[in-house]
Amino acid sequence: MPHPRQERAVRTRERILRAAAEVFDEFGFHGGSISRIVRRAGTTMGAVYHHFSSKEDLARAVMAEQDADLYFPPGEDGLQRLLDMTMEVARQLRINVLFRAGVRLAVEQGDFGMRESAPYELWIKRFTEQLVAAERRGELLPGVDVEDFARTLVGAYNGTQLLSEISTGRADLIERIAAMWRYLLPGVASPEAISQLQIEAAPEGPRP
Amino acid sequence: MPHPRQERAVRTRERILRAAAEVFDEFGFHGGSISRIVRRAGTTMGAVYHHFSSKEDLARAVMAEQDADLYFPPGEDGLQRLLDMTMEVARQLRINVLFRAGVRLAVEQGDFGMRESAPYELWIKRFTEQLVAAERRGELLPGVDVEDFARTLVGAYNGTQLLSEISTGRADLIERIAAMWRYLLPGVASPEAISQLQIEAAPEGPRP
Amino acid sequence: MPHPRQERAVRTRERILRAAAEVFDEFGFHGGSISRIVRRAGTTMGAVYHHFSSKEDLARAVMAEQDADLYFPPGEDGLQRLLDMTMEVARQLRINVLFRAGVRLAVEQGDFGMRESAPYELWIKRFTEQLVAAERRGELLPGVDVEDFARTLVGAYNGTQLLSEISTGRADLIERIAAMWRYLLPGVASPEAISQLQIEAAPEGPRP
Amino acid sequence: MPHPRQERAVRTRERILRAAAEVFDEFGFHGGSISRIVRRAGTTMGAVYHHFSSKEDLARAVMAEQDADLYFPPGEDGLQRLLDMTMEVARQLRINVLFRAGVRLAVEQGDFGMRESAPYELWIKRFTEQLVAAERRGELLPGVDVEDFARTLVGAYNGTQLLSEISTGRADLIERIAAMWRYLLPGVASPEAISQLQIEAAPEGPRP
DNA sequence: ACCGTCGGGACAACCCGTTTGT
DNA sequence: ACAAACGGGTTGTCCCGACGGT
Repeated sequence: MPHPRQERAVRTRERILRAAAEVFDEFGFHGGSISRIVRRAGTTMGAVYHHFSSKEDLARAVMAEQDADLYFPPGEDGLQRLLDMTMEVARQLRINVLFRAGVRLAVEQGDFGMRESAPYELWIKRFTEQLVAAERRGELLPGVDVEDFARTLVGAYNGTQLLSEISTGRADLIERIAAMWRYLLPGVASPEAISQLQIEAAPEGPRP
Repeated sequence: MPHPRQERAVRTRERILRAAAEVFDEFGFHGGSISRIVRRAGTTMGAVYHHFSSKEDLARAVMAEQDADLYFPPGEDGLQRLLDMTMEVARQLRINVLFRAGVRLAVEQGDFGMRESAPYELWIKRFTEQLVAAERRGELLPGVDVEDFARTLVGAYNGTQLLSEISTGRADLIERIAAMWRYLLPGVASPEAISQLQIEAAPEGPRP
Repeated sequence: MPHPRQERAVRTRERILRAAAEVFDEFGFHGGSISRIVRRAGTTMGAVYHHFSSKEDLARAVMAEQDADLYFPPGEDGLQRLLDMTMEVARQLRINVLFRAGVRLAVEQGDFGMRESAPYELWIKRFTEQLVAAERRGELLPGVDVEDFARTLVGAYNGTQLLSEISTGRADLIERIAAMWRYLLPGVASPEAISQLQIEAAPEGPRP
Repeated sequence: MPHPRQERAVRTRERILRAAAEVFDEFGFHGGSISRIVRRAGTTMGAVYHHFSSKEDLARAVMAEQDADLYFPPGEDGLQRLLDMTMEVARQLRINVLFRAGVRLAVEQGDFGMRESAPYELWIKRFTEQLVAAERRGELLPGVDVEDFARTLVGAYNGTQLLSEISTGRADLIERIAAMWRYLLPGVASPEAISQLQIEAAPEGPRP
């Protein structure tokens, strides 16, 4: 699909993308229909199929956008930053539709084209980076396989978020993630490191 | 729904239920169609609508069946049994379509009628029971809120299973659940209890 | 597609078939839409797709019906009967929509599924039969390859009919076929045979 | 349509025309889409709609071009030249896409705007010219209505070509046209004339 | 003048979940 | 418990006009 050149096109494309995110977030890939997206975006099918070649392609675009939309406040790499990142993600899940839709589509990806775990691997990599730094700083228990734990963390995180969504509409998400960390930390972090960590929502830093 | 009396009716109902499970497991609620289920079951739409009043109802029946289909080998309540239960569930997830479909439908339940977290609460209750027993036996660390942990466990478990499904088609599921436990146990169990636990797939006991 | 059992179904199926014939005759395969057919048949899309699995399938059914719908008055095989047959076909082309549609679809068959010349081969075979009889009766010139001529005849006939359709809406069809025969006969038939042949529309015999 | 002035425009127009011919030849008027033409021509819809006001207009342009593209080697008017012309047309049908598309569109013209038989009348006129010359030279049987025969010839020719296309992809076209002539000639030409005619593909003369 | 991007709106074929008569 | 039909929905493509740069 052609990258939009004119600025009106850019706006249209984004209106569609946002509407698609809303619909996919609410109804899932199969549950949401393009006609509904069109209605919500206030455009026409012609516009949608000009910018995206198929429903699948549209879903993929939402997933891609989600990641670009993410911003983590700077800080020193290590366990604390890992915690802050997960908390920031939790916050985003509650306020950022695009992000939420991206996550849901990632879960449902088997329903449409790709069955690749790329989005998950990306998160595993991100978490691993912080864990490697933490290891260098002596925050981890000896013998912890950082990548193995990162993978466990991604799974547990996603499941926690899903359950929170179903049972409370994500109202208790922050709290549930914090609980998850409390049970998880003793298995990976040294007692001294734990005693210095702060498990709470990151303050809303300024965004660029 | 009329409780089937005739023997043939029972068989028909079960053929439909099994076909529905297969289809829902593979395509989800919205992705799978009744006509596809009918084709796979080798019956007709009439038969389906005789036994179930709607697609939603059929999905609900699959979810209900799943639970009835579950059997845990007897044993003394406590941490070890909790572990064994999770391992048994992992095994069932790999071999039991009905169970698998039930889990998927539980995740997608927002897509259709109910948004109730009943299935999850049931698991939370089951896990809590074992944790209460564990507490009585002194296997837990002091100050652990058993229900809170049970809820975390359900979330983490479900997420782990989902990730395993996406990345390896559940080939590494047992292994991932074991890893999850290794990181989780130090946060809840006393060191002595941990040293006596066995984290491995439960032996296939005889079924009643 | 299931062969209809109930008699209402038979009627519905035939209403659809007739409407399809009318539409295909008028607009061709690609030009005619199923919704138009549905409108004309006074049913719904559901009914159409119950009886026929696709637009292509529907077209095929029309082509098949066309042939079943054809009836040739009995008579002694030979040249005269061959002429009568072509005249009867010309008459049918003017009054029988199903037949007309079948012919048009045969011409356009490349547009959809099959590119097989089966319908044409059937006519070649029919004509060859009469020519073989004619040969036995000494009506043909020596050295005439009956199948070769039958093939030429099918082509010439079809082209004549097409031109008549375009230029006069088939008003002069009978006349044009007669003209064609006048130019063609000296190339295949013996002068004596020709002198006894009657080139004119066959009388409308009773139909069974 | 504006007659193109700039040299680049001429090339664009011709690329479109050729692509349109290819698509119409393969899929017919309704079966072929402008987007497919655009894709094949390597331009955009804007270009198409700059040069042609509608799909219909584009089809008309293809039909017009076809005729301009035709060239008959010079020779003395009469029966032999008529035969040579038909053979040349057969050759063109096999190698010239534009011509092929023109013929197909002429057959399908009812599908779009005009239902005029202009293209056919043109051929009837051309053939009539040669037949008039043949008559003057005493090549015809007495009492032959030249225009009537020309009309029959156009029909038979077109039908033969269609059948050849369907059954062999026009591989046997030359041969089938030759066969047609063998059956047709005794009905119009004097035996002496026939004995001097050569029914075969015209040699590829140099083109201007 | 030429042609590319963008969008509109209608409609295509097909399938859905469901109800009705048998 | 089936075969038949209903309506309304699906994604996707069609032809075309309008605007914008070159």
